[in-house]
Amino acid sequence: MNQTVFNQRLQKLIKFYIDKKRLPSYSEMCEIFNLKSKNTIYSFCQKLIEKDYIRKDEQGKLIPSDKLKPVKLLGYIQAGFPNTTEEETLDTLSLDEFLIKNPQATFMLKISGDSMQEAGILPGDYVLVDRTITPTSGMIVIAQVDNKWTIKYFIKDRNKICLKPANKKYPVIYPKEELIIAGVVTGVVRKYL
Amino acid sequence: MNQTVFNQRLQKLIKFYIDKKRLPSYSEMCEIFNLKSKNTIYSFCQKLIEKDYIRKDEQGKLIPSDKLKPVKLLGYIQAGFPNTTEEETLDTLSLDEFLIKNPQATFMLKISGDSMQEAGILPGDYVLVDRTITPTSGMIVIAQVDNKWTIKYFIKDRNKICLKPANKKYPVIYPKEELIIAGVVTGVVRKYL
DNA sequence: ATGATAATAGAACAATCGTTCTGTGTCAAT
DNA sequence: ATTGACACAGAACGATTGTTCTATTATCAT
Repeated sequence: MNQTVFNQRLQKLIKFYIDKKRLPSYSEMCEIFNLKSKNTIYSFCQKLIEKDYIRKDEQGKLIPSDKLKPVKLLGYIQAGFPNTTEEETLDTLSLDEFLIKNPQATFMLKISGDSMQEAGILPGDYVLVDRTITPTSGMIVIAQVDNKWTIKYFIKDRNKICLKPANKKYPVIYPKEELIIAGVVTGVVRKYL
Repeated sequence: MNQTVFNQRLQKLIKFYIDKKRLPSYSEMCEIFNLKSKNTIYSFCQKLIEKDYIRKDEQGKLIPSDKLKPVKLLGYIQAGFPNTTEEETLDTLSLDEFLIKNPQATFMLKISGDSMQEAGILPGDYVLVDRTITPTSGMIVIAQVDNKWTIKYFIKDRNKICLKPANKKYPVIYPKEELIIAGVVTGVVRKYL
């Protein structure tokens, strides 16, 4: 099969998966690729499996493989941008899987204040909070102080605990009574457009 | 159907979808739920469709709906955390879809320098770059200056263009010759753990 | 205890699934 | 001109699909 044709069909397949969140059946691929024989689709899918774009699970059903993830990953910025011709070889990943280890225990919060500004967490940013992690010193946590929820550094020094903002405008908090930690911040997300 | 049983099965369904990136067939749900009748599965799926956890596309195939996305979205931090009992009613979203409008044209770059520190983009952060967007003044762009790729503010004032870092340590760049813009930064992602 | 309601079992159905087969046409290399 | 490799058409196969039916069991309020 021509390499160009192969890529065209791959792109159509990826588009279908992004739209529908599922892979098309062989018959559906016939329509998408304007073909009339499922045999052609079969060998096309074999090539996709060889190149690890898709995979068969234990039940023999087609599932997307790592290369079908939505985000193309470049290295550091110095490396520059690749030609469009090389793009096929890039690693790809899913931001969901990249940022979230425990989907069931992870929440996303929108930040309103500027108390974590020097840590690069700005008002309007979103933070990902994992409720199952026990905080260690230096982690950023969501904590309840005086019946109000805030985001602060969690500092533990010789069994003394304090909550430290990343902004000199705000004071360090030394909790008097019990300290309620809702979860640990595992990631930050900002959206510009 | 019992609400508890419903949620248990929903969680098993979500787990299956996270693992396999596809929804199980009715027979597979029989095994997952320890049932022997596809009829039970059928009515269970009807309820899932009613509550908009899953959906049927034009071909009548089951696809995950908005509520099956991996991240639970809370409001602002002041609102606090909900009880675990209310968690079902939370909005959910996918970070992939939230951050990326043009998957085919979006790349992720790792930031190494501190030239955008005051904009909340720290070394080690990842930025999402859309190559199809034409930059307007104030946007953050990936640009080539002196054969090196950098990330800067794109400032356009009375047809004069300059590249401005978000760090006083670095100078503003006034490009002499042609300015190559690789893309516009549409989002920032930081991972702590 | 009785009856109403819901959940499950089990069977059946056409439709579609992935797979495999043969056959036809095309193209390039020899 | 002949060959071989390849892409595609078309047909066939059993297996599985989603759906619908009736029958049985479990649950719960009265």
